[in-house]
Amino acid sequence: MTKPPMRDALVAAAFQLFLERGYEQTTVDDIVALAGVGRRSFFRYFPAKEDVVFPDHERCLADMTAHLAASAEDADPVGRVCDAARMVLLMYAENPAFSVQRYRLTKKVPGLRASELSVVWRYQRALAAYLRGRFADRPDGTLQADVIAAAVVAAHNNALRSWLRSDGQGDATTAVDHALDLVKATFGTPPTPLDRDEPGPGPGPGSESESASEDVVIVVSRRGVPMWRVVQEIESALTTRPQN
Amino acid sequence: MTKPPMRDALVAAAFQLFLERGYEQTTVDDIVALAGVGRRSFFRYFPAKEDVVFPDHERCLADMTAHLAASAEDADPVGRVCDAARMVLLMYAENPAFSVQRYRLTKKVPGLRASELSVVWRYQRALAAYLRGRFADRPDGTLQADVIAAAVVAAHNNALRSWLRSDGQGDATTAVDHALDLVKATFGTPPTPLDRDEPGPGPGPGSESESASEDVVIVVSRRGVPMWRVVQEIESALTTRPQN
DNA sequence: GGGTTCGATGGCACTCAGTGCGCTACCGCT
DNA sequence: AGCGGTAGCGCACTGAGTGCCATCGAACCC
Repeated sequence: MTKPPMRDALVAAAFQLFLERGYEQTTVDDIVALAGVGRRSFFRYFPAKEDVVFPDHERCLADMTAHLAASAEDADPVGRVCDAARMVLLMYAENPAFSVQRYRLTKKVPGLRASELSVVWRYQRALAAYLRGRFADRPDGTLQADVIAAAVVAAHNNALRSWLRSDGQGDATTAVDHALDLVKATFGTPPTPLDRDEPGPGPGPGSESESASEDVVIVVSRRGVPMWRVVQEIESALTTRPQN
Repeated sequence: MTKPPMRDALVAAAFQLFLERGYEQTTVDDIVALAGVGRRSFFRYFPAKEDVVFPDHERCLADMTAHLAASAEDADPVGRVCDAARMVLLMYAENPAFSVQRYRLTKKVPGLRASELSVVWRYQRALAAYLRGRFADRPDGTLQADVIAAAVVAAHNNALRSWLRSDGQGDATTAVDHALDLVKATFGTPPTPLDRDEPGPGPGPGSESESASEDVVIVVSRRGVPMWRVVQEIESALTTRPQN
């Protein structure tokens, strides 16, 4: 936690070799030889060779669960879950170069993709567990929780991957915010839908819409046309006429 | 394809030993000894030890992609994807006892859970790829495709797992249908929402098409009201009057 | 200071998954 | 019969992961 330079040395040596010769062409002996440590020490710090590729996901997962546990009962659950997903993005954005390298690795090596899936799955389960708690009273609570968690993770990953694919250029948060806004628009329900008119402090970087005037939007839609399409129409209606 | 009894013998021997001593306590040598075949033959039929646990997923995935490719341009994409998910359920329901055993195994052994994740991920990618093709013209097409695919898989798995948890008792399809209906109600859009009033031929075995009529929902809202607020009102308007 | 305990590390030796290669046996074909 | 292809088998090898013990250093106690 405080000072393990050995861990960092192993990660650095591993990535250097992975980029040079590829993941599967690099043995653990190669890594420890380059790092100048004993082979046994590698497995002291990483339970498996693949885990050296995701060095800080364990910490990030702990942060996320802590964040979810902290947001006990107050706000709208979907927003909280989206915030939790944003935390993961921040971890990626901390080291863009490293994240891009890792992305290229996981893209090529099937074994690493499986490892990444495991990690992502744990994030998704954490989100779903939180939502299950919040939706305990709803009729299809666990189903909704699982679906929303999956949607949040998928949206987050979609935006994250497109950012990684562009070599970490540009702002990652805007794309992720947009993706999560779409999810929030689909599933999101305000914390107290009836007793507040002001969005309150920090409703997230989502909706711009500061025009507090009484402009009226009328949406006409057939039944059976669900949210999605409706949301799109409303969005376009809101944005195509920026004035008046 | 036609008759490889060796494959089946290996699967049978493997599951017998897995249930007796557990997965990790069973070596490949044990399996091939019980099956009475050579060790090398095991890896001819299964690329890895874990793959013996999911013997027919490869075929099922092929069937699913074929089904998606067949439904070229006609029906609503979300319904098609839900049908594809139902195909997976059918594979599980073919052998309830086997599926339940496998579920218990994958629940206990982390390595097997990782393998299952890989398999599920491939299903999800197949669905997403199909949807991406269908949503190619939409603005956030790939994002919507990824999110919907994730939601479909999550809903399917939620229902499937609850069925497996109950030892395969009862009807699996009803629970899955209900879960997928929820997804369809959230994302599903009739094929052409604006230029057609009839849902068209074959809206899929899913929705019982509660109202093909031209029910109209009119939403009046102030500008500046955040999206979720609007969505919630529409939702309540859509659900509070189930008939007429 | 000397001994001691404890934690971190290194060094083996071992199991087992997975692979490459060569050999044999069987099956269909001409 | 001869012959090619294929399915199975045995063997040897690499490499990941583990258990066990020796070592070293730092704090700690008397």
